[in-house]
Amino acid sequence: MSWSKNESRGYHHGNLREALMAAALELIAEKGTAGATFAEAARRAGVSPAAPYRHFRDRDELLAAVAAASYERFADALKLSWGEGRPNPVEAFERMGRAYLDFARANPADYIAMFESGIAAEAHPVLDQAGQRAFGVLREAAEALVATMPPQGRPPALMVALHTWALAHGVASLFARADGARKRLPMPPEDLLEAAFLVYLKGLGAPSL
Amino acid sequence: MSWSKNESRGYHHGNLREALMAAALELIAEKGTAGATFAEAARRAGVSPAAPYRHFRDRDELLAAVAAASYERFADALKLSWGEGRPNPVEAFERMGRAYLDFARANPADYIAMFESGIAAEAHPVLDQAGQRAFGVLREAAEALVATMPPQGRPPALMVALHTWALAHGVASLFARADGARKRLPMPPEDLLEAAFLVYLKGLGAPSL
DNA sequence: TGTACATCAGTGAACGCGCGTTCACTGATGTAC
DNA sequence: TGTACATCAGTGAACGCGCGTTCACTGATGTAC
Repeated sequence: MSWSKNESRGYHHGNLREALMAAALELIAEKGTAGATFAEAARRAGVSPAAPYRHFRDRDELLAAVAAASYERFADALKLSWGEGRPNPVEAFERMGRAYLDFARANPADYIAMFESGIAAEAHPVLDQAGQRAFGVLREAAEALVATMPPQGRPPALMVALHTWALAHGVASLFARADGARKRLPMPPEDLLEAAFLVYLKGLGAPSL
Repeated sequence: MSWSKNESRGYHHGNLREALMAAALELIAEKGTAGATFAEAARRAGVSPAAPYRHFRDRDELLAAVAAASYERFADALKLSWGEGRPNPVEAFERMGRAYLDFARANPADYIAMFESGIAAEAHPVLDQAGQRAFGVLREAAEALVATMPPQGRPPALMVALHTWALAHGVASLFARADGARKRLPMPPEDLLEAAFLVYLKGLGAPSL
């Protein structure tokens, strides 16, 4: 054991802020938002209970930082899946929908941190910005999508983005969550979302594939 | 004060189970799920901290009972708004969507109890049943709705019900929640949901109004 | 190159608090006769 | 109609626990000269 890196950290941790955020995320995954306590995060980072106060004013600030980081990763995942709208916006948009659910399932703690930690974005500018960046990806995609439609009767991109978000979040949070509160479903949630999205697109008058 | 009803309760409370559930719901509204503690609920019911154990095995069982009661009220509200599909299923279905959001906004504690308390329905049959009853209302409405469509290419009612639920839940939980985590929106959430629903219906090939 | 000093990240012990849970108990209620 | 008794809802005191927060402190790091 003595040759492991963690073992021989000196008086200074060197990376405590990140270590605390990682520990908090783990705790959310294991026990939910309420389980992410300051004391336990310190313990997991191998540090005294007073140490976190050097980096975060209080527990809320830690959770806000965690949620902001989750939004950054989420935005990255969405952006990657959008792939600049190739080969065409409709296909890319659907791919992004699946990526949304993949993210929620593969990273339940991130999803909970973003949407169920109960932290008000107004009080934490970093969180607010990160959230807006993630929504921005969705919104840009919606803009590219509506741009493929005939100019007359073209729906507002903002509306399309909000509708899509609500739909994806609804499916993710009802049917794709990792914890016990997930509702059972006679099909994969990805299929449910894709079908809904296809119906919605048809309703918008989008060109079908 | 001495003539008030609560004042002169004797040794037996007479209604403790209900009083504890009401207190827990209040606490959820004030402080979220984590704030609904056994001890505080007992205190608000004016009873010693050991008394709740006569009625609930533990905190989870209390929360499950609360959530089940919330589902019952929710199902009632949906059923009432559906109004047996009058004057026609499309209109009635939209009315139900608005009722869904109204409920989420007017009774945030109920909504949180149902969808964010993290209690597994599998472990609590009463909760499971109540949840299914609420979904049943939605499903029956979806059946009446698809029955108005031409038989060829009629969509499965279950799918329509699930899509609608996901959409309504997504809007409610992102934009219509009462706490600080609500996302800002440039329009009333009811309008957003109604627009989405109209687009979706059109995509299904439903007869427009 | 070396030394003195400022800065600051982390220590460890202590505190008050509220929670969940247990226990032997007691007072009220209902029922058998 | 009254009495004896069983049942059971609620008591109150106690326990161990983990949390958040504070405090004076100490060890490591960087920088000025």
